Amino acid sequence: MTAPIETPLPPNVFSSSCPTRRVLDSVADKWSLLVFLALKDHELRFNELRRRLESISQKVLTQTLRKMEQDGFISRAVFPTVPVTVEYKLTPLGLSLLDVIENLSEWAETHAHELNPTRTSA
Amino acid sequence: MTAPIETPLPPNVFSSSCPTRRVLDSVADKWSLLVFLALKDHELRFNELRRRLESISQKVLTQTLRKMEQDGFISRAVFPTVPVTVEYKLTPLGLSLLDVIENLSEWAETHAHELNPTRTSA
DNA sequence: TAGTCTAGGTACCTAAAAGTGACTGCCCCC
DNA sequence: GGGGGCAGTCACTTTTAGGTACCTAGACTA
Repeated sequence: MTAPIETPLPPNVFSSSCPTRRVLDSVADKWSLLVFLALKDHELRFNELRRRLESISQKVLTQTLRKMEQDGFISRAVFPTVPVTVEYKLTPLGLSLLDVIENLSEWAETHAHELNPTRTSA
Repeated sequence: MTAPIETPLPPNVFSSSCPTRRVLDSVADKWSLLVFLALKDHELRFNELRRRLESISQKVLTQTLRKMEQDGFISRAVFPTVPVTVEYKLTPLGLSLLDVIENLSEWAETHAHELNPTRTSA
């Protein structure tokens, strides 16, 4: 046990303004990932999203969409139709992030059998 | 506004046992990412980790390490030395996940300027 | 002999996230 | 003329993560 090699961590990884931190926070809440996947191929209206996400509440869906909009991952378009129509779709930035997410998904599927299933029992 | 294309979401993405979900949950808490980075190049003992993560409390570090160990991302080795020595290091699975994480980090750094900075004020 | 190091465990507290249920105003359809 | 879909808002409660502080126990050390 010699003196450990104390390679310094990049100091900014501790900060909430670290981009990686920010992106993880954006994606890793309970619903954002689902919204990304739901909007993958086409835009959807609020209640369409709600139906596809099944058990999400209106409030939380609204919050999630607002946050993703602020982050620049989705865009919100209001059409002055009969009852107003609001369409959500992924922005180029969102689509680009989706690529990375799908990378991670792929990794997760590939290694699913190596992930310890006992975690659910903890 | 024609009938929306209701491509079904993979039903398992809703479940907490969905691998992607699991991996995100593992990585996206406040400290796991830091532990991954700290263990990137070499193993570390408990208190070494604690010092490198600066502001983490013992309890939370213990929790984080236990979780990561259960997930199979790190291994824990106890040496019967003077005061007992416990070394943590990334497993091959953890190293492989670290690759994916660094992918995401790279994306985050590249697009940092596109991430809306107003989020912090929200 | 008091203090420090090792690696944690435990009880309690707080703040934020998430969920619940009711409500709005507008319009269409039956 | 009432019920339902549209896109939310508001007030409230529950759940969870994270943090604080204090505890163990053995060995070293000043």
